Amino acid sequence: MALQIFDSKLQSIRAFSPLEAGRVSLYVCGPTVQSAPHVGHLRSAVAFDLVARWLRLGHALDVRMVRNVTDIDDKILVNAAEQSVDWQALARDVEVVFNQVYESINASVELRPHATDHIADMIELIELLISRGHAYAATDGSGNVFFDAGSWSAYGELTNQKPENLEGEADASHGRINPHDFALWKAAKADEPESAAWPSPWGSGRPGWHIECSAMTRAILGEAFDIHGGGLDLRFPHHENELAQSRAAGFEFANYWMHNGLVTVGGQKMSKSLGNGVSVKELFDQGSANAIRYWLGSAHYRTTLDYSPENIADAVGAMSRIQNFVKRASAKSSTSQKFNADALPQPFVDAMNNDFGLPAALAALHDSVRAGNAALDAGGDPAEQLASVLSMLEVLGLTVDEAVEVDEELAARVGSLIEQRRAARDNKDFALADQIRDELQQMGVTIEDTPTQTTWSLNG
RNA sequence: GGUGGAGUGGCUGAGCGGCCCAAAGCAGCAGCCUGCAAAGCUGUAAAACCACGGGUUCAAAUCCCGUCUCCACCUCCA
Repeated sequence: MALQIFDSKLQSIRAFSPLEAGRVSLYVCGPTVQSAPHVGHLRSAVAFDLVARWLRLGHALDVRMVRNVTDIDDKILVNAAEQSVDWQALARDVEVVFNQVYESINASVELRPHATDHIADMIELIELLISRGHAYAATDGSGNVFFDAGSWSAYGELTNQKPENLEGEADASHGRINPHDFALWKAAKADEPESAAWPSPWGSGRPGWHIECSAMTRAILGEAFDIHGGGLDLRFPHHENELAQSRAAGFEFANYWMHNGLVTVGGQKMSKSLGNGVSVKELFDQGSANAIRYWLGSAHYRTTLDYSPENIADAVGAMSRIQNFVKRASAKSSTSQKFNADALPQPFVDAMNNDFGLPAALAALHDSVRAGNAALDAGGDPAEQLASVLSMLEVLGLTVDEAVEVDEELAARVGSLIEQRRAARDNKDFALADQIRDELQQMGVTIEDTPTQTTWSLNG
C-alpha cells in the first residue's frame, strides 16, 4: 500500500507523491524561543519526527527536514525585559533547553534555521511582494509594511475562511488599509533595544512572524517543497498568511499540509491564562522519555490528546512491557540487527501508511511482543519476533531504557543483603528472608526473584 | 457570527459501509512461576444497545437529515 497522507488544506486523504523522485522536503514550524518547552511542543516534535522516520525507513526516501527557530518576536522582547536580561541571551538559553528536550525524546532535527539569520531573505521577499502589488509600506510614515490581503483573492484558502467572516483586528491601525492586512515588517519602537532592529528600505525594524517561515522555506527548501507541518493552532493566521505571501510572491509553496492535534488538560487546551500548562520537566518526572514518546503516539496525531498522570502511567506500563520482552528475548536470541524493513509486520506497515496510524501500529507492535513472549515461554527462539519488534521500535523512535547508574557503595550493600537473604532462603529461614526483603524495600530497593538469580532496582 | 474537530467498554484509545458479535494498552478475574510474595508471562468475562432521534442500503460505529453536548481556530501559541 502506498503512503496516504491527510492533507489539511484539502481536508482529505490523498496518496503521497514527492515532487522529486526519491527525495522529500519537509518544513515544520518550530518554537518561538521565549520560554521553556511544554507538552505541546513535544507532541508536534514527535509527530513530525515520526513522519520523517517513516519516509526514511518505510519508503527509503531521502528526507530533508527543517524545523525553524523563531528567535526574534514580541514575546521574546517582552519576556527579556521583564527578566531584565538581554533578549538574545534569553533566546539562546531557551533554545538550548529546547534542543536538549528534543534530543532526549529522540526528535532532533539537523536543519534548524534561525529567523535572525535570514533577515536579508525576508527583506528581499517583502520587496518582491511590493513589486507585485501585494504589499505596501504604511502610508502613515510609521515604517510598517503590510501584506495587502485584499489584493490576493485566494486569501483564506488554507482554512476555508472568508475575510468578511473573520472577527477582524480590533485595532486596524498602524497604517493598515484593511483590517486583515498583516505585518510583514514592523518598524522599530523606541522602547525596544537597538539590537532588535535591522536596517531596511522602510527604515529600521524587524520582520513580522509570518514572513520568517516564507523566507526560510524558500532559502532552504526552495520555492516548492513537499510537506509543511505544524500545530493545529498555527493554521490560522500563521499558515494562512505564509501561504498567501508565498503564493502571492509567485511560489508554489507546500504541496501537502499536515497539522498535529493539540494537547489538553482535563479537556481544555493548555494555556498560560488558565494556568494548566504542563512543563516538560513535570512530564519527565513521571516517566522515561521513551514512555512519554509512547504516550504521545498512543493517540492518532490529528486528534486531541488529553494529558493526565494516569495516562502517563499507562504508557509507562505499556513501554515497560515492550522493553521487558526485548531484554528477555535478547538474552535468548542472537538477533543483533536493529532495523530490517523486511521484518516489519504487514499490519504495522499498513498502519503507518494509513496517515501514520500510530495506535494501530502500536497494536501490531504489541501483537509481536505477545507472540514473542509466547515463543519464549514455550522454550523456543523468539528471533523472528525480536527482529520485528526491534525494527518497529526503530521506526517509532523508541529504544530500550538503560539501567540507571547507581553508586558502588549502595550496590555493595544491596548485594550483600541479597546474598544473606539467599542463604536464609537456602536454609528455609523464610522469616529472616522476608525481613531482609522488607529492609531492602525500606531502603527504596525492590528485588525480583527469577529462577536463577535475584535482581534489584531502585524505586521511582 | 464564521471555520474545523469530537462524542466508542471501568479508563485510555483505534476502526470510519460487509472480515466489527468493535484493535491495542491499562485496570479486573483466572492460571503459570514462587517457600510466600512482588515482578514477569499466558488466558479471559462483561449490558461497548459505538451521544440521541429519524433515514438510505441486502448490509452502518462507519453514509444522509435533525437534535444535544464538548473542544479548537478567527489576538500570541506546537
